[in-house]
Amino acid sequence: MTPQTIKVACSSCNMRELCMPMGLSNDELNRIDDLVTTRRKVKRGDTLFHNGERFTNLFAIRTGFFKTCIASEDGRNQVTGFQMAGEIIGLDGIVNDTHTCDAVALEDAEVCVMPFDRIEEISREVNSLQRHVHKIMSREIVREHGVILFLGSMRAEERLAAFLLNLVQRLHARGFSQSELLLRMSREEIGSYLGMKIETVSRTFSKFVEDGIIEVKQRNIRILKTDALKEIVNPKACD
Amino acid sequence: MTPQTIKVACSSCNMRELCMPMGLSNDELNRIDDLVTTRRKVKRGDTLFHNGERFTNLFAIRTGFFKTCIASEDGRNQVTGFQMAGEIIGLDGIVNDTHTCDAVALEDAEVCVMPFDRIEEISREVNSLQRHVHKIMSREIVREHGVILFLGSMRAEERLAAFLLNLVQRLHARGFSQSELLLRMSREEIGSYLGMKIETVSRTFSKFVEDGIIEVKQRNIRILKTDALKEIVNPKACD
DNA sequence: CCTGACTATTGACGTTAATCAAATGAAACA
DNA sequence: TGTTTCATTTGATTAACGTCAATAGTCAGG
Repeated sequence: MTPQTIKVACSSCNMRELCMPMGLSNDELNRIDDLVTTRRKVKRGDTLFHNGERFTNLFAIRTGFFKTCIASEDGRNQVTGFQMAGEIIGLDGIVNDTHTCDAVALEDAEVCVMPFDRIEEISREVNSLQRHVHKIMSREIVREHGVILFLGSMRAEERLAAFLLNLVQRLHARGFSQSELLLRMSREEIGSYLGMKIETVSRTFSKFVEDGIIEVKQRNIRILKTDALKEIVNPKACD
Repeated sequence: MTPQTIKVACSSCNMRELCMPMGLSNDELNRIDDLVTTRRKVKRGDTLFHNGERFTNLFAIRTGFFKTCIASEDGRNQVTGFQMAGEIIGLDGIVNDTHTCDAVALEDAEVCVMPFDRIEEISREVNSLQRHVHKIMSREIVREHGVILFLGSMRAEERLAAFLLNLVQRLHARGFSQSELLLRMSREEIGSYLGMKIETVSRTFSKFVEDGIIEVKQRNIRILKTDALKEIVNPKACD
């Protein structure tokens, strides 16, 4: 067994609790190790998969940060999400065996390549994997409900506040600070995700700074008043 | 075997091609028939499930029309989708064993109740059901991408045009007219779904009527110029 | 047929965010 | 280091949509 094959084992991966089911027997763990065939490095700016490409794999992000975006025929572009370590991307491709969005690395990244037919095979045998796959897909559906909610019913300040809170919460779950974050995406990408123009993003950041809610140094953000952000997102509930 | 149990068999359901996998053997068909335990009638205005309720079942719509909507803590309400016969609802509940949205019947409806643990059990044995379940969830993810796209990047006219085209396309797939449709939802619900106020919905309808693109008689819509609607959604691609 | 409740339309006006334009700041490169 | 390029910020203006208010149409019940 070469170091490389050892390294690819999910059972010894330190991201395991983020992307794999818990409470497996040894036997099940061994089966799960067959899920990941290879790892793949993706350089910043490169795409992991793109719209129209044939779907064969899901990807678990080991390190790095991605955006997914869709383009309509007339050139409109919309960021549909930002994904970080431990999250699974590629789910959109299952329905038609074709990816329907682009996944672009916003920093150098490494992903675990999981052939989907193998996922299906193993999840027939390992119930907790089956359950896990279903939960991952359901979680993505619920996440998108949240995006639909803020795009459909929130104003610019509310959207940006919700965005910052969401990011910092996910980073905190990965052991990072609750108050400081480094944005891996441009203002333009934030704007696309939040359904607002870059100028509005910038102005809204500036307003938060004026109000003493955050500090901004380029893409470094320090959150000074988490409660104020929550209050902006959810005016009544925080009184 | 009573008439009732015969009636509940998927293998003899005329919605089968809409909500079940195709190309099954007899043996597999018999397994699939175990998916649906009961049917349930839902009166117009009643909820099939609501936010916070424990998740145990998915539902296949046999007849009728639903909306799903989420509410944020401060009372904001957002319609996340409209569902019609042959579509599956309840997928949002899988991730936390709790429904995260409300499903409300917009006309008297009947659904097939499918206990999710039974779906998981049978889909371990019937590969095409497993694949089918995955595709259904992936399709919902892709559908929501589309909602995110129009909420994030389209203007009022474009949203409403996209909405009408989508509805009529789905209805046509179910054997209804390509040009006439009866809206089952109020202007307010359309507005919530499209991220615009009821007045804007009404004005946009009126503008389409002025332009001779559609006819509106209350909730009856007749599409006179499908191409004009497509052109509104997708300006460049239709030149 | 009348009434009240609800839904939808229309108009006038205000607010928000987009657009247009310019300036500044940061990073890349000769 | 100076120069180019790209990203971001800021200001002025405009367009789109929301808000408020009034009106009209529809439907259920007496």
